[in-house]
Amino acid sequence: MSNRSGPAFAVTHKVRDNCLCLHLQRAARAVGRRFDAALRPLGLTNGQFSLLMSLNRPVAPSIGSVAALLAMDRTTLTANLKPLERRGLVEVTVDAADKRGRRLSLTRAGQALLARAVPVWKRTHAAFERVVAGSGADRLRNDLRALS
Amino acid sequence: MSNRSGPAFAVTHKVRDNCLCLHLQRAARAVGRRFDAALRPLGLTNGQFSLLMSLNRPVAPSIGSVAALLAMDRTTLTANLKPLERRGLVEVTVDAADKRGRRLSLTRAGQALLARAVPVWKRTHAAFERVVAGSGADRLRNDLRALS
DNA sequence: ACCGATTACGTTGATATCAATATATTTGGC
DNA sequence: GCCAAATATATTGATATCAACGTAATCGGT
Repeated sequence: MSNRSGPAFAVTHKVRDNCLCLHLQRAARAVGRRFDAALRPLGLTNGQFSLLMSLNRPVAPSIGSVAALLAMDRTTLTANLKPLERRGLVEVTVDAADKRGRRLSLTRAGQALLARAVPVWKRTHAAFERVVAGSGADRLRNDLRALS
Repeated sequence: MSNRSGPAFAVTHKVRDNCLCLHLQRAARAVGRRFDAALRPLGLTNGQFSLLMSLNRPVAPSIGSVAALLAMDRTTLTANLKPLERRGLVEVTVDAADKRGRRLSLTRAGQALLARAVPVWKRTHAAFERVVAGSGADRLRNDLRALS
């Protein structure tokens, strides 16, 4: 006799097939890996690309606002900035008007690298758009935004 | 004069609004955090819950097959097993028929903890199902599966 | 039975992620 | 102006993630 104390296998199948969290993590990993591979010649990961892109704006944003934009913990963003700072792609300066705050900006090198990454993004992204074209990429984006 | 060398701001907006990779990472982080918070009383993360759930089956699977199921790097799974092994929730044994392989199985403690986590999952998951109810959770799952 | 190719996995190093905690600064009530 | 509360960020510790590299076992052709 088996003497099991776990949930019934039927419950497990239900969870595995329906869990939105698992489906999200799986897709995020898989898509992230593909972008990582495409961006590797530039020495960027998908997360670094998104972060640099979110800093490409006329007014240098704060850490908290970028963290909220990326739906990421503030302390994660602080950590993610470190390698980009070391490579001279990003600059972190104290906000003159509020010395608690930091202002995040791209260096010229960061801007140049980001510009080189854009065509890579376009090619890679187009492939994924095609994958969900039948169901509607806009609806998918709306769902993902609603979950964030 | 600004002397910028980065992509035009219009390009950045286009990428930020449309990038499926970014949308996926954002949603995966946000939803993962919510599940982590719900499962915290049990000492589990969303990833550990999904991993334990994928091991709840009659025949102990190999590392490679579970990694493929979770769309996760094989070496990541090896790392993720470590804390669960230390806590006595999972057992890793050498496959007798092929000594390269490993067989992953839940201990009784792992089964019991997983059973306690199921109602937590049900409550938390129901909330997210409602978020995407209008657009259709099944279609979302299908899209996410297609991207994996 | 031998040996090269393949398969399954482990290890290392770098980055990513978040909770808990700590520090510095600003704000608001008095 | 003073001080408690709120705000913005940094640090630490644990886990998560993957590429690159390395090792052991199996398989297949001869």
